[in-house]
Amino acid sequence: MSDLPKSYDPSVIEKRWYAEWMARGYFHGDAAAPKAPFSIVIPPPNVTGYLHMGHALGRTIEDIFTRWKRMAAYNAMWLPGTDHAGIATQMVVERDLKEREGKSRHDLGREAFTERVWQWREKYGNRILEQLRVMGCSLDWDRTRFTMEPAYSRAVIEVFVRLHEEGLVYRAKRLINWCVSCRTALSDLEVEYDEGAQGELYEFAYPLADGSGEVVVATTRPETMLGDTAVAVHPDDPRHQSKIGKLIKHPFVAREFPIIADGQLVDPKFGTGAVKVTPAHDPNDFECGQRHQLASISILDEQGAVTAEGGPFAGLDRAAARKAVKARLKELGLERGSKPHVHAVGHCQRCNTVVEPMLSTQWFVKMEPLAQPAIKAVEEGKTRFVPESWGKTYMHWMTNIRDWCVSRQLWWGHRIPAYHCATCREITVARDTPKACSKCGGAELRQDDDVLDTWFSSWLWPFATLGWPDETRELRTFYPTTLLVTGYDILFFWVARMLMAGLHFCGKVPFRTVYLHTLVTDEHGDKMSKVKGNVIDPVDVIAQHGADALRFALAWLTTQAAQGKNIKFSMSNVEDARRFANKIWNAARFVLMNLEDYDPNRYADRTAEGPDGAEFELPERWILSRVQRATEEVNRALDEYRVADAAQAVYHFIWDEVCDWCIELAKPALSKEAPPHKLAERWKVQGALVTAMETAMRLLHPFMPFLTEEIWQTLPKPVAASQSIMITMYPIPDVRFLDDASEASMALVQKVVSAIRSLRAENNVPLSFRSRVFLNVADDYRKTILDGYQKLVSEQARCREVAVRRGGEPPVGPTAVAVAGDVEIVLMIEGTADAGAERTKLEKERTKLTSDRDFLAKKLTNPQFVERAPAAVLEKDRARLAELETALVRVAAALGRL
RNA sequence: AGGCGAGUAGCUCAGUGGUAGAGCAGGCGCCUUACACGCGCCGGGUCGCAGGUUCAAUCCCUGUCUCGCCUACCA
Repeated sequence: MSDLPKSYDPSVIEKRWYAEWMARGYFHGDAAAPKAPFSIVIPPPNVTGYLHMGHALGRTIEDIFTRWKRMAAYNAMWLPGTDHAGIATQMVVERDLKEREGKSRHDLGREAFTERVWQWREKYGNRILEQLRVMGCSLDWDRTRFTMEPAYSRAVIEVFVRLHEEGLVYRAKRLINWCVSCRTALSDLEVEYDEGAQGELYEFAYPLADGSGEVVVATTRPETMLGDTAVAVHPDDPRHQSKIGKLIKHPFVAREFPIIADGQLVDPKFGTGAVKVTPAHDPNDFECGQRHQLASISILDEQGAVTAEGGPFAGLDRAAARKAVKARLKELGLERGSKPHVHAVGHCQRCNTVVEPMLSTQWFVKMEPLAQPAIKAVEEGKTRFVPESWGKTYMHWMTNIRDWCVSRQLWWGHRIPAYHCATCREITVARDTPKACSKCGGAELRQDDDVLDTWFSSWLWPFATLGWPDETRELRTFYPTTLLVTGYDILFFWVARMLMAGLHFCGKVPFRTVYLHTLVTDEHGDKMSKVKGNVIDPVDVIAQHGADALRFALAWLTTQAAQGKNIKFSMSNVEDARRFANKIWNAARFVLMNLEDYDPNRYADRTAEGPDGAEFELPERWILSRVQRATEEVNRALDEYRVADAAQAVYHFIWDEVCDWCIELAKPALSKEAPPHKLAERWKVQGALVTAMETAMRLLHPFMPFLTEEIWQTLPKPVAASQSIMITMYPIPDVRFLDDASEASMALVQKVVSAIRSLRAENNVPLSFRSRVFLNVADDYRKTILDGYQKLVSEQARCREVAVRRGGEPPVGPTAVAVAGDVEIVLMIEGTADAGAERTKLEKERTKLTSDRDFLAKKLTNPQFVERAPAAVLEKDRARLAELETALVRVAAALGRL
């Protein structure tokens, strides 16, 4: 055992254990198990995806909770899978096709191209799942799902058809967002606005048809004037009132259109107070057009080129058209100036092309009826958000929800189950390809070319993955899922929609708790991007420092962050975690090196009824009590989704208590030079040490699964122990081992030891010099405690002798003095003490003590405080005041002696 | 424009109605036989600013400044 290497090397261990866990089937959640379920569905990564820090964070959190609950005897099931990611995947494969063969998808045709995407997916689509294995994620791989697999597709079609039957899916000609590069419609959410883009507000004049003058309008998109069908002014605007009802003659195309009054569209304070109205290319203008029965003229085609409606500009790309229109207006003397104008321009989320509002026939989902129950469910607390504040954001969006454009003009995705009749143009929506038109009986039917928005399949994920629409055992056992963990960036895209779908199709919320984590940025708060070159690749991190280090670093940083704040991640976080792993490794080495003659069964027998059976010394009673505190703290933190607090609690328990004190306190008893009577008692020290370590490993396992398994396996355990730490019980506090008195005594010992070390350091007393120390105490209680533990103090503070006394003559010779609480510590030092330094220090301390004392004294003589403050606070302050008084006397005395 | 949120140690962040904590960084000293990926010690904060409530405010309220995010709009 003692031949473990001096440093921890994760590389070998991690691979070995993951394979072992898989082989033993530990990750599988049995739908028939008679245990309380705990289920999570993974946010399915895109098949094009590779692991990035955001995934690493989310999956670490999920694995922490899954492993924790699994150990806590829940029927834990964490479902993996991938998303077909319509546009993203199609783009990747198109690019690949272009690079390899110089072909476009149109060269291949729909069927061959789709086949190509499937091949690509077979080859690369599981890459990210492999990476999750490297991270140690305890996913139930038998349940891996894919949003385009037949069973899942069936659910998607079912949902579309049902919504259609319910009148919640409709087809309509609406103004939608169109990406001329992806050549598809987009939902509102898929349009990103880059705020504050510097643009131009261009003004030009429309001549009135009767020659009586002109009206000047302003626009940021001059080319859209080709589709103008009105100019609107405010009805109360005196500048324009006389023009209302007059006609404008379009300068380029043979068309006249009216000047209308519209108080909704026009803000008289903006620009010239006259607005050009282009119903086919602007959402507000579209609505205005509806109000006034204006014609809608589409002047751009699906590629962004001007249509025949654009007259002389037909065929020009929209950018060229803008230039040409401006040039022509100038020629005609209609240009009226331009000024810089900051406004937001919508871009395609996938390709960053400027999105055009276009009039187009698309499929929509009516959202308001779906949103109502989902709003109610959150109001009633059926699903709660962590951090809570996200609930408000959710509510805001849900109460202002707009219909969802779900059709996409792509090839990769679920084809819409709508069939167009060639004879009567009726559309039949059906689960299976219909034989004949539902209206005229015509047999010539053509399926709609469009596919569904990727999110139209994702929003079914929590139940479609469990077998819906069939009423499966999986669904009964694991739905609603317990927890959903995802980034806040897809709150609307995914979380809100899942709530709506879950309630609508299953009648229950899809998850009880939504944990929204932050985004991970680089250490300066900048988004990681390949272009900037600041990407930290989790796979590299794991290769360098191990998955445990990465996971622990992320867990450490995972506070319930406020909105708008990110996790600033740097390699130094991982290095810190790695040092922690190494520390644990070495603590384990120490324990294992000192287990001669140790019998875990004997220890288990003697402590089966609690600590009394073993007659422990203070360090053992103390650490076994601290084990319970740590256990309590970690469980509570996890219960409350405080991941960082949980990680930090284990960290401090292991490092500060087990390593810094427990092991140090154990050393004398374990020493080869220990006297024979001590040797007989050694099993208690070993037992407490092993217990502390073993419990610590279980507490830490959800965070650092590999290291804890490796160490746990080597620790001695009673014969009936499990095969793996993964399937042992998560620690729960054992109140029989709680020992307030021992914790208080140990706290005093620690305080005194620290004070002595401090004195030694300040006076440069070398480690080799064994000092004599006098501890002057105020009461018999303290004296009794310290008398009992003076041996511990002298061992830990490296003293020759520790004498505890109440008063008595000051020792002869040079001393250094400190006060720890109300214990005065007098350290005999060799040579001369630095009296000046000592005086300065003591005086500083006196100043601090005095100010504290005065503050408290004043407070305690304030009648209003004494009258109104709670008794507990009063009592605490009085005790503190007494302590300060004693300490002051000690310091004053020490100063007097100098 | 509306909403959400943040301003606490050099940095990154916790935190509580009773005069503040962690990790890292910094300084000093140590190879004290588990660990130098380590050990011991030390320094460092009028808790953004101004008012208010309270016996008591870093914490609650109001205002204000700065920063971040979200939604909508921007002819």
